[in-house]
Amino acid sequence: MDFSSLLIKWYKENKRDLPWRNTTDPYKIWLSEIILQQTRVDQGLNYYLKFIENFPTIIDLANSKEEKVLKLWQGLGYYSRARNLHFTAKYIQKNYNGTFPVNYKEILALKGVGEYTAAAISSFSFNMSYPVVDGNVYRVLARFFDINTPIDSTLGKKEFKALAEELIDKKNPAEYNQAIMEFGALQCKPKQPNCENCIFNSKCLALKNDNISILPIKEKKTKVKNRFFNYLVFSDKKHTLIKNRTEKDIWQGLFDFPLIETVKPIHQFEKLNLEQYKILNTLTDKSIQKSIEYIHILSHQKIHATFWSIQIDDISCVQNDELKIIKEEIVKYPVPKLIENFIFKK
DNA sequence: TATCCGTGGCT
DNA sequence: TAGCCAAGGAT
Repeated sequence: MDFSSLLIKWYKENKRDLPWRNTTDPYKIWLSEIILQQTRVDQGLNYYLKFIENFPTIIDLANSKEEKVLKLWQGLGYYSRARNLHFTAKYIQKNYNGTFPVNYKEILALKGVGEYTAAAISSFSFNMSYPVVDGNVYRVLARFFDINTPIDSTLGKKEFKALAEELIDKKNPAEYNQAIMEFGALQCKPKQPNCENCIFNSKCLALKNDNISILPIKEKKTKVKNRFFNYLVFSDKKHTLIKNRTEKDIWQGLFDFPLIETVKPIHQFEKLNLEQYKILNTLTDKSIQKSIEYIHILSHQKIHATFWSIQIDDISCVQNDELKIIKEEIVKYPVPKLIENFIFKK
């Protein structure tokens, strides 16, 4: 048997039962693919179920408020996925009368949908022959063919895409695409792949040449930048102040507290530059409490966050463009994991 | 083209 | 344990 036949045979015997595999509804396929971008099945599964429950159809999603979509997305990360998801639902409602486009080029043109996701939707929903090339596919092909071209180089992307187009089973593209990704996720894993018991262990060139552990090759390493966040958690008896993050920065569209970012850690409250909160200095009855330092790791940033809790009589006197809310109602707003951790003292 | 954009699990 | 990496896409 050839590569794709063996793969599909393996898939039939080993595949997981996942909810988006029991449908060809392009809305559900699209939703699952957006959720699963750079995200493990275990992490995304419950979000998928929540979304389907809250938004059974693309029209339900289109008619929702973005804030509700972000709230349901809270904790999943890469929040532009949620914003683009909502935007695209509205776009399809308006331009396609709520019916998902069936043409590859039109699918690819949707916001938040790149080559991988367009191929996934086209094949899984419409059984069109477009090969998916995701992290799993790069790994499986790099190892089976012992290819050391960096997968994050222009040449590498071109090579692997061409190879994927040769290998896809044109009679059965949907199942082939599922199979190669599932094989990468369960069998040909990044660390400790199960080569001892593998359908390809007599044909895999990287195994033969002892290159399994170094493939696939990536050339770019992301460098992590340190940032120091000083959150001002104002509160009176009932209220606190929160802010919507509208800047081009992390967590766009989510809410957090008034923030003073510094280039190094601040240890004393007096050292903070409280320009827009000058009135604080005139208040005699304020109490200030400093939190521990929260370390929050993102893919490309290391956030050092200190929360300064400032208790005053009437919160309105320090309010500028912040949103004044009942303390307990902060749980209704979409917030980053860091803020959630602080609220629940994790 | 290189960089930005989250979170959590794994070794 | 510090780094790697996961069903990527936008700019």
